[in-house]
Amino acid sequence: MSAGPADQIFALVDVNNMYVSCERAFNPKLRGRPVVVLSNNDGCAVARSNEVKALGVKMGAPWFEMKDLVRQHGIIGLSSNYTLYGDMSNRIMTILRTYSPNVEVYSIDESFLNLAGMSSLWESPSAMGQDIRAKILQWTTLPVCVGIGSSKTLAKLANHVGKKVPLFDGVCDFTTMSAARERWLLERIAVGEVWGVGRRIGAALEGMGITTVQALKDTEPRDMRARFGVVMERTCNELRGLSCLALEEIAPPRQEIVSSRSFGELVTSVDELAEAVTLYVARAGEKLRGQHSVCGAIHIFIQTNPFRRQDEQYSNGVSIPFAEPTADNRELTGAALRGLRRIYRPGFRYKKAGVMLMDLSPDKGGQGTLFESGRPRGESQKFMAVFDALNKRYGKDTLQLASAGTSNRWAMRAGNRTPKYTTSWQELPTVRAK
DNA sequence: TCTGGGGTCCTAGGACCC
DNA sequence: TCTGGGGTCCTAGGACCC
Repeated sequence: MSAGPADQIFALVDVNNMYVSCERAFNPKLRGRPVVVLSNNDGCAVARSNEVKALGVKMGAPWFEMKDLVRQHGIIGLSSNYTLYGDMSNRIMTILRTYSPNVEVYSIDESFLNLAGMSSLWESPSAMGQDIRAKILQWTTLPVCVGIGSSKTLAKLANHVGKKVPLFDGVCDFTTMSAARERWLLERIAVGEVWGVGRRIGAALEGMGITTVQALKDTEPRDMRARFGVVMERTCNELRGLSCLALEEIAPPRQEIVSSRSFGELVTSVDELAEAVTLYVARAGEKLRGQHSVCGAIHIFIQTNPFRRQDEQYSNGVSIPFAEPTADNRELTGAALRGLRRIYRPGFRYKKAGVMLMDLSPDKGGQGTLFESGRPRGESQKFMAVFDALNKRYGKDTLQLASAGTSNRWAMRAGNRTPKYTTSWQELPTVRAK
């Protein structure tokens, strides 16, 4: 068989109880003790040690509801320290890059590796997995599990098995496993464990009698598409070992940037809300400029505490477009505060506020996508002026003039990226200014 | 000038992920 | 008394354009 999707090998490396493990790395006294890491304002659990999971504490459980368990079992609650977790995450990603040049950092505690072509370096994929585990433990003290499969979905599933079944010692490889053994395992995993099957779809599948991963794998992907859509069809194909999701090594720039927080104490005045909103805009704006984008609109929202049934509830949001896309903090803040004044109502006790930067596009610094588009007639002069300026800046090799679709719209791009809404590009052989 | 079909672009809502 | 903060993709429908 020729090299193709069917011959892919992916590994998923994932840190066990990431935030708790990071805290334990710097405070060994926490080892073996029941530990939870808490969200902002110490509101609810965002990470749990195995000891806490064994007590039945769910992800997202409010800290105050654990009071009894805290007393009985001495659960230790820690405020989260995202700077620390980010730093530890970077160390792990650096180690992983010594195993494969093709790494996708999927989240703060998970990475996919493409192992295609690496097999000659190792006795087996599992041997490599065990080496990864040992090295990360030795260099960072963080425990990880490794799942290996011929699609990302199978690698995720293998990771789950490696974590749950002690026999595997933290590393599970579906690619070298006998079909019978794989089937035996998949028949014993609930369908909801599959990547892409959440609460709603999981319930719908169970209603159809599809309760295990194996049962989902045995369905006809086409039928699943008819019932649930193309995402589900892809998931089924991935379960069958047909890789549909490519490794994404380069993180694309964000399409929206959110900054929001719950308040520790309820807020009533517009001034306090304005102070919070100003801070959120500054944070979001930093991210925006960090990815060299500008935003075309900003959204502001505020809400009361829905858990306080005795309070009258109010929530509202408003989106404010900019005449010209911007990343300027003064403009962003000005618009946000104007929006806040429009939605603020006195007399409510507010719990949360946030801003969202939307309609993001690259600034002239160039993420390598659509810069400018228009029609050949009428707008060509403006168009050519922009083209000339960008051409001077980036050079002919990276900047192309193209026509999109059949509507004779013209667009420019730098690099290889295709604008969001353009389905077909035909590159024009020559560029003539009028 | 006429018309239909192909295409773009936007929005809201729903589902999922960590 | 106390309940997180981010993100993504897909779909359907409609306005508008040539």
